[in-house]
This record gives sequence, C-alpha cells and structure tokens, in this order.
Amino acid sequence: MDDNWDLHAIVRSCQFLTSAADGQTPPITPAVEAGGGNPSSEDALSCLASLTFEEENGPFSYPAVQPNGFQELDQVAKTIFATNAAASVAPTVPGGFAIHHSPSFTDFARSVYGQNQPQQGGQCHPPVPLLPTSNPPRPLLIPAAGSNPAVEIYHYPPQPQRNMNPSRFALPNRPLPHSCCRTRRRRFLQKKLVCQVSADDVSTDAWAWRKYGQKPIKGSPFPRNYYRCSSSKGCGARKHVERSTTEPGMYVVTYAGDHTHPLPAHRNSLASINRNTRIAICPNPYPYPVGTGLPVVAPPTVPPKNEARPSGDQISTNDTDWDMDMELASDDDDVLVPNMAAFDNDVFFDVDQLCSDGASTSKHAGGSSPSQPA
DNA sequence: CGTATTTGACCCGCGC
DNA sequence: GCGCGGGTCAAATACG
Repeated sequence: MDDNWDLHAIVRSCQFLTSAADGQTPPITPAVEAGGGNPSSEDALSCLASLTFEEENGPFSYPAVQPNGFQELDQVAKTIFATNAAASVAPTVPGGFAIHHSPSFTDFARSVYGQNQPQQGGQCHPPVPLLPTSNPPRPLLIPAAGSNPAVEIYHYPPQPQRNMNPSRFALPNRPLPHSCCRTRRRRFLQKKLVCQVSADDVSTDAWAWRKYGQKPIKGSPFPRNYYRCSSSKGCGARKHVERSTTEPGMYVVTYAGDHTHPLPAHRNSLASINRNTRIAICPNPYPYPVGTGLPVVAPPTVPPKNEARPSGDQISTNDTDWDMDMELASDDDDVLVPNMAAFDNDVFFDVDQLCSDGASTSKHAGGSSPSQPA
C-alpha cells in the first residue's frame, strides 16, 4: 500500500492551487511566510480556470476520471450537498463536471463530517457515503465561481482491519493508556479529514487543541505536530499539522475522530491558557474547523494556545464508546479537503450569485472570514 | 498552582 | 522475523 498517496493528493492539490494560469506561484508575502498573510484568493481562482485533468502530465497528475465518472461524481456531490439550498451550476472547468455548491460550509461540513451534534450515547456519525471503493481516489472538484479555490473530496478506500483484540494492548511493561483501550494508532487512521490551509487560516479554529506530540516526518523537513481536542476530556478528536513541503506558507491539517461535545462557545474561557498567544482568535461560526489553531507567527512548533470549556458540554461518552464508534466507523471513507479556507461562506456567496434560482440564500453577511492574526 | 508544551521513549502497523 | 516510520504517552519543564 502506498502510504503516501493521500499526501500526494494533497500535494497535487497544493500545486493546483498555487500554479495559476500563468504558471507562477501566487505571491506570498513575507508575512505569509511568517504565518501572517494569506495567499491571494484571486490567484486561486485563476487556478481553477486553468485546471485540466491530465494524468501524469504536468504538475497536476490527478487520477484519470472516466467519462461516466463525472456522472458518478455528480451523484456523489448531490449526496454530499443534499441540502435544501444546495445548487448546482454548469461546469466551468474544461473536462469537468457539474459544480455543486452548498450554501455554507456548515452544510458541507455536516455532510462530510457528520452532524454538529454531541455524539449522544457514543453514536458515531460516519461521513457521507462516497464513491464505491476505488484506488487511487478520484477527486471531486467543486470549484467556486467566485474568487476561492476549489474543494476537492477524495474517496479513501477503507483500510482492512486487522486483529484488534484488546488483549494485544495489555502490555506487561506499560499500563494501558488512560484514554485508549485498543487502537491508539488506528483511531487516527480510521476516519480523517485532510485539508490544506494557508498560514493565517491555520489560526482560525473553533476547537481547542492541545499538543501532545511532535515527530519528524521522513521526507519532510518539517515536523508533524499532534493535537488532541482539549475542550472536553475524553473527546476523541485529534488532528496533526505539518507544513506543506511544496507550498510555503501552507499547512496540511488532518482531522480524525469525532468531537464528543458541542462546539466551544468561547475558546478562551479557561484559565491559564493562551500563554504565548500570538494569534488573534476569531471564533469560527462553523461547527467544524476551518484552520488548525496553529500560531501564525511561529509555524507548527509553537502550538495553538486557544482553549475553551463549553459550559455544560460534558457528554457522557467514555473511551470504550469512542473506540467502538471508531471501530464501527472503520469502513468509513476518508475525505480530503485540501483547502478549508475555501469553505469560507464567501465561496458560496459567489456561487449564489451565479445561481439565479434563488434556492440558496447567501450567508455571506453572517459568516466571518478567518481572522487576521494580531 | 494549574495548565500547556516539550521531548524522549514506547508501541504498533506495515513492508521487506 | 526484523526494521522502519509514524502515533501516542507521560515525565519534566515552562508559563500565566
């Protein structure tokens, strides 16, 4: 199994986003390099306009998409964006397919990553059903007609499950981890959402994360940082963040697991937090993370300092339930969303303008774009 | 003092 | 079976 293919997909996406029609990398200001800027969204749009599906030809070697695959993907997109206000427009990408758009990132996130509801009783909401198993994954491009980069959803074939007997983890020399019973590694591999965010979007994450590890990754000059949700004890949500090796200022963020508690209302409510804080926290209106909470000034080695304690959010979900959830979700498909910044409601505002059916109501006014770091 | 971060060690999955 | 790479743990440390 190619354990890098998913990352390669990210890289391809990254290249896609950076290489505009003129073939140049969008101007990235020093502030971006330092984590304080944001690549031009207009450049990203121009990327979309120039996108073609060419297998192993040029920097964008997306897997080949069969002609009928567009229809299939179209159905998938309909499934994903099966919201009341979902709309589809004619394809604008040569060789592409119908563009589907959900009126808000919230809808998308709910579709992709379950509902924004506490996992009462430990019930896990699997991601939306995607394509039948295929390898490599086929990208589902959802370019926005406005000035934002595309959204790509990848189908990840489910990983075969091996023997997960709990006794295997009852190690003689080490007690069982307090928060894990069986698959402390598996839990991250089973259900994940991968996205790529710009440096400043990294700082906009409504969840509170606590760093628990850092590892150098082979083939990457940048270490990978591991975070777990710190909003609620027992929450199984985790993420890891690493800098993109191909695009300066961009970060690859992988989310895994489900939050077992509501979205924190105030991330800075806990005492003794935000130390070393060098970022401005803009509460994310979306129920799902847009960024990673990483600091903007300092790349991943300095983790997010945001923290929150949602009032009365303690959901009675124990670890066993959580692991069972993840086990039940082991057949779930993983979703890759290379640029979560694209889910700013502005994206859909632009598409809304194209969709004259009036079915979708823009949430542009209500949404808050990722904040600029202080 | 409480909490977050750092970091080395441990452990598991997987390829060979 | 072995080694590598990656994910996690937990003690030590730092910080507000």
